[in-house]
Amino acid sequence: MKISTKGRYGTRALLDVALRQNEGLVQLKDIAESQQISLHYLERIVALLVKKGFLTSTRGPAGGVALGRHPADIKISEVISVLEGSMAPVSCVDDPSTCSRAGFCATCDLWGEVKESMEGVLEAVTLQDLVERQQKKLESQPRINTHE
Amino acid sequence: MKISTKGRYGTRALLDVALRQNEGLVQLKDIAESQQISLHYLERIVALLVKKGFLTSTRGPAGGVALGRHPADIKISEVISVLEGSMAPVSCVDDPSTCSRAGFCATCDLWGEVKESMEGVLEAVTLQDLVERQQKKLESQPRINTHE
DNA sequence: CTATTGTTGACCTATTTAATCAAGATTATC
DNA sequence: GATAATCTTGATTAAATAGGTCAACAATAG
Ligand code: FES
Ligand code: FES
Repeated sequence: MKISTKGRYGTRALLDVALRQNEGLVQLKDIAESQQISLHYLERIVALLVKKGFLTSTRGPAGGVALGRHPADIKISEVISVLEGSMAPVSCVDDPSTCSRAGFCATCDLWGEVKESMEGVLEAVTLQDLVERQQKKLESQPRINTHE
Repeated sequence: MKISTKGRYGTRALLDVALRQNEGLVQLKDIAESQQISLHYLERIVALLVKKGFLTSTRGPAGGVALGRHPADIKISEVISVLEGSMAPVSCVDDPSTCSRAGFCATCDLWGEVKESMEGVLEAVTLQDLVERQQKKLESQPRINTHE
């Protein structure tokens, strides 16, 4: 029941960009450094986020990425959905036709409830919420900084 | 975010045994057949459940397994915990000391909430609940039977 | 004793994850 | 328009995990 690094790194990258919105374009190099992620791997992940419109990108010198939508309009559930796929713990939940037991399987009803519950949590939180939470954390621990 | 076959098969196996409680010992062979799981692989999974006391086993002719605890006393969260390990979507949630970002990482607080939410769902459901749900399902669809 | 049934450790294969690399496309700037 | 910085893309790969198999073994009813 783990979230892969794709989902984790991707979420952190988005948060990183959101926190630096006022600084203009953010370079992948800087995100990689502050988030301690391999640059090459981050490129791979960011490409997905760009394709789905969470980020916009600009090539060339002084290029970088920026948020493609307002952070209050980005639900974390959407991000995870793009990076991790469905949150269903078993495939029968999303597509009962793939399973011969569908329709009379009590366990999969339960897995469905688990999915709903996780989605509920992640739908209730936007990137803006994460930004605010992060800022609050940094306030109370002023020595530590996520970038630099 | 998938549950592996270990957790899924194990839960179904327990449910299968619970549904046949009155028939005495249940043989792995029969569980494997009715649940459509490879016998060898099921042995592997059942061994874990026996070790943790969810099942008791008897070897020899006419042997088999039986519930080791009353179904109303077996929370599904315990079963998943034994078969899948912690439900934490990232390891930092369970052991912040493994992560250099712990303490000032807003994303992992969120992953913690996801974990709590999943645990909440699975703690509220016992094997007995699953038995009742399953029986209800079989009632309304009398043609289909999970065993035989 | 013997047939039946669960136990265990070793082994294997396919898939997924996590990453790396290199060539390429775009663009600001001089 | 040459150059260097930056994102893009496809190929490749190493490591981990999932999923399963096998064979030898231990216990026990009859
Ligand atoms: S195992 Fe597929 S519906 Fe339950
Ligand atoms: S990444 Fe480890 S605490 Fe957030």
